Amino acid sequence: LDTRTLCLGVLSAGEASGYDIKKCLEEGFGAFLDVSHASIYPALAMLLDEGLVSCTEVRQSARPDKKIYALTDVGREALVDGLAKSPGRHRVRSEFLALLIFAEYLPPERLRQVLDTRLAEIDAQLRHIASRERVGESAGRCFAAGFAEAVLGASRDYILEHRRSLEQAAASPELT
Amino acid sequence: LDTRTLCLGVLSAGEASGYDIKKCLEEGFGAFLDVSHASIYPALAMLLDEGLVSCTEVRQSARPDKKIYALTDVGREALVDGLAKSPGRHRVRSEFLALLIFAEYLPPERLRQVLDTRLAEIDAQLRHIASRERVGESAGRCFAAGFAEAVLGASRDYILEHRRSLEQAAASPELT
DNA sequence: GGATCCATGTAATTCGTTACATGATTTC
DNA sequence: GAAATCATGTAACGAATTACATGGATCC
Repeated sequence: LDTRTLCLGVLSAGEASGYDIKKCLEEGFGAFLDVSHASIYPALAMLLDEGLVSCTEVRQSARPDKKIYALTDVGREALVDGLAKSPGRHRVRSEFLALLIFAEYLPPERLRQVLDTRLAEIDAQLRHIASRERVGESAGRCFAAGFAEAVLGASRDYILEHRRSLEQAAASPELT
Repeated sequence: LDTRTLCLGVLSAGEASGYDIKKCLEEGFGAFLDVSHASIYPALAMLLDEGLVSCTEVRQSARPDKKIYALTDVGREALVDGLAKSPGRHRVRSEFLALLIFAEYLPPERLRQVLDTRLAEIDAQLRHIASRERVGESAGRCFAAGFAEAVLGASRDYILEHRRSLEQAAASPELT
């Protein structure tokens, strides 16, 4: 599932600007799909080129001008096609967990900071999800939001429950 | 946390070949750290070049020869250094979840297959973790293994509990 | 005055994966 | 007979991030 298909997917729920697409993904599913604007804008340009989306430029005073994109019929077909081809992999690269595996080599204060930072991120994402409107959302979006909540919640709970013993062990490495 | 530091980390627990390192990461923490052998071997060559690891070639009959790497003192310092510099990010790119967000555009059988595949992966990873020896493992490794168990378990439970309603909604898209 | 939000884009670089390449041994 | 395990490496390719670039409006 490349960035192009992801954009088509967001647009399938209604027209949006590149900026909107980024926000949508970030706030709704940021815990599982991280896309930077530097990949979205070129992707949209390509899609426009291929006729998979249409574009309307909107001039704004007191705000930068923007481009509103909308899915075309061909684009909708391409979305179905792109989804069909995706292997559906779930890949994670957690430097966070890697740091914890080697916690014994981290200064205690750094360990604390790593855990606190991660907890703050999790809470931010949970807040985003909780604040979203569920009314009128597709079954897929609800499922995904619930999934994110479940997984993030489990991470947070585990960290809160076990950080103490980890920090104690890390503070006295000679006892290992 | 690049592949090089990851190799140093694995070697901090004892000497190993490139093949061993791959297995160790895959079986122990495959759910959170996915590294292909194509990045491990060049990384080890670099580390050897820089004197961060030492290498002993072992000739085997009935098996391909192998190279056993061990951490040097300089290497251990580099590990601590590498860990200190890591931002500790936890990044996920889940095409699996993306597919589910757009489940309404997937054929029902494909949806079923995506869910089944993911469940099978989760179970395989849980089995790996459960079958590992915990005796003598560092606090960090135990914490990480427990974290993986908690998160994978939560994923599995959520999918099992909610797949039915998702599949029903996807089967009758006109009712959305 | 400084940070954040809005809004779009490009260029360079880093990084990793896929595929290529080989091959004996054991297990089903 | 087919598939998996052990074991190491290279090359080409693709994809994404980081940093560069700009700039008014609003909030604290």
